[in-house]
Amino acid sequence: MTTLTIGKVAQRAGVGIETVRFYERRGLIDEPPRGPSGYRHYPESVVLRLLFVRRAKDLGFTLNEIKELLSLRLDPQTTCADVKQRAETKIADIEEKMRSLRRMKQSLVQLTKSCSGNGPANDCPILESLDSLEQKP
Amino acid sequence: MTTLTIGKVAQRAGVGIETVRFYERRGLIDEPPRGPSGYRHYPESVVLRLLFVRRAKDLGFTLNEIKELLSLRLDPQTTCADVKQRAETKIADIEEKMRSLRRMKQSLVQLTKSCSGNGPANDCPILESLDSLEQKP
DNA sequence: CTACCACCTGTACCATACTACGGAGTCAAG
DNA sequence: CTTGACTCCGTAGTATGGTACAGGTGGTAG
Repeated sequence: MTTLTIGKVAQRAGVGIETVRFYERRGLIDEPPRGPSGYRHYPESVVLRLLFVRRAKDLGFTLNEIKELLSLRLDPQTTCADVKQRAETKIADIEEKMRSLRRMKQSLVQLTKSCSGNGPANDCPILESLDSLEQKP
Repeated sequence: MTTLTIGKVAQRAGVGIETVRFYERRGLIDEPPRGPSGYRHYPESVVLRLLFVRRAKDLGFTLNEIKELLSLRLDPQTTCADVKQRAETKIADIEEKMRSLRRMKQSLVQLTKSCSGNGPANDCPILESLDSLEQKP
């Protein structure tokens, strides 16, 4: 069975070497066996694991959440519904963030509409609004 | 002219004392004059400044951006259009974040649809997809 | 006059996700 | 056998926006 050095693993997974070690410390990948020199010898499967992490990260999961996701897989007690629950919670998180951004944007759009773009900055209605806004947008 | 201690300022602006000092270090508020004891003596206006910072933060500006916004006001060269430009850039940032979140959400929704919620976690289509997704959502 | 609270400085710490660096040991090619 | 690339470990730094001490002084109410 072939094993990979940390450099090969990092290259194949498209991450940095330091990142691989960092993920090991964070418990996202298993500590691999070492050769007599202390070099890490990885099975091929660690590349898949790293790709899993990258994809989950792209979906907005934090490293801690990804760790949980990975441990769900190992626990025979865990059901598919548990996993689905995580995904749904994450969807709700994302929706909340989007609502927040939408509110910010609406306020900013209002402010830019109020500003003709002429005149000196100290008369700018945008800055004036920031001085006197009462309620949260 | 009345002055305020840091505690009063923090209380009126609805932030922590440490936050006021932190903003001073970050250059968001001026270093106030000190009494013989070394106590900070703030003018009332600093409360307005802190409220400005809070509102701008609510609109999604970072502390560095807020610092720039504040300095724009002081520079007589700056025009209203410069301020408007900042706001528009921030709107574009927000829109980009929203697009990113929308993509994440769509992928997650797809995944949850593929999962019936029955069965053990190691057969979960969500986890399987994370193992084998090829393209970014 | 003595509590007791507010304030001072500086430093360290929280979470998040890495990235960089120094100094030493290892492996493979030429 | 030497050279250069690779790896090891531990620590520290990046950015973001604060929060939490410790240890010491100031101000004021009773």
